Amino acid sequence: MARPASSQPTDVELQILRVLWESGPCTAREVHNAMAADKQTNYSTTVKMLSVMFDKGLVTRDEVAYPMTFSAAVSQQQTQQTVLGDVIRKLYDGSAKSLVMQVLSSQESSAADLAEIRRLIEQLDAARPEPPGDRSKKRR
Amino acid sequence: MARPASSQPTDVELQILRVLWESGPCTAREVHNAMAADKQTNYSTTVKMLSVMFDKGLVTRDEVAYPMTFSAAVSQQQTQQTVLGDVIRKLYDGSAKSLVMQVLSSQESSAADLAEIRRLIEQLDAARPEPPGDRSKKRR
DNA sequence: TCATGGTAGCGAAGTAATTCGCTAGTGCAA
DNA sequence: TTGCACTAGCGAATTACTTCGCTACCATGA
Repeated sequence: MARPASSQPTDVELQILRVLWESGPCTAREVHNAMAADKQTNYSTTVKMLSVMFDKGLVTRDEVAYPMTFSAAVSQQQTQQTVLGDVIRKLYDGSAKSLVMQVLSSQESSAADLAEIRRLIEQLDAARPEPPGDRSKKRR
Repeated sequence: MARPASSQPTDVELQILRVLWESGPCTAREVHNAMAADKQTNYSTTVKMLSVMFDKGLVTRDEVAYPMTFSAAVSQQQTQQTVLGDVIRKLYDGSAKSLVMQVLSSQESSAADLAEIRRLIEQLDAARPEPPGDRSKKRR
């Protein structure tokens, strides 16, 4: 009768990870100060969260240094990937395409952004290596 | 010393919403059966969740019908939008472009998908009302 | 040395989310 | 009418998450 632990970092954890991703190894104090702008919690809370995240394997510690420094144990890209994959599965029925189309339609992007995305697509198209078992009958 | 309520539907809530989005108005029993495949929880749990969601305003009830039927009070698109907006803000520094580029690069999309996306971009490009020299396009 | 100020750790408190058991109510069939 | 099966509701139990107070520890300057 309970709740399973979230497979993804929580909001507060994400906030801390963002600091570490951006700034690299930080002391608890530095992390706390970096978040002070958006969040007004006690320093103890930051320390505790870092401890919890260490137990979860989300951050590593350099215990030799004094004060101790913390680093992200998960990469930003990896985290983005898993979180987004989750969203796609849970809200877009597993279709990355649906998600992309909706983002492009709703969040208006600048012409430069669209051009860049278009370039990427062309690049992917060009690099497409004709997968085996491809149902679509394509002449090469 | 607590946690603020999540602004987004939780996983379980999302699961229920998906059933309602797909099937339209449902009795608690129908919702429960629809989820039985992925989830093995007691019928009571489903009823309780529907009650909680009703209190939160996530679903509406037709109390005249017997058994009562439930409908989603939030649209799928709206929910996708807010959840994704959250992800973009929290993980992509507010840049929808970054997100799109990463999805396209990582989740491999089929050639057909890419083509469709490309068509959409061209369409958006064409409809664009000429913003001269507008480089900054930061979403909030 | 030792007083001071910051750092690390621990456990308690409090909210949210999820699960279920139990009770009461409802409608149908015998 | 009565019994049966199902529906609706409630509150308790349990876990996760977040916050903070208190204590002990460390390093440095006086």
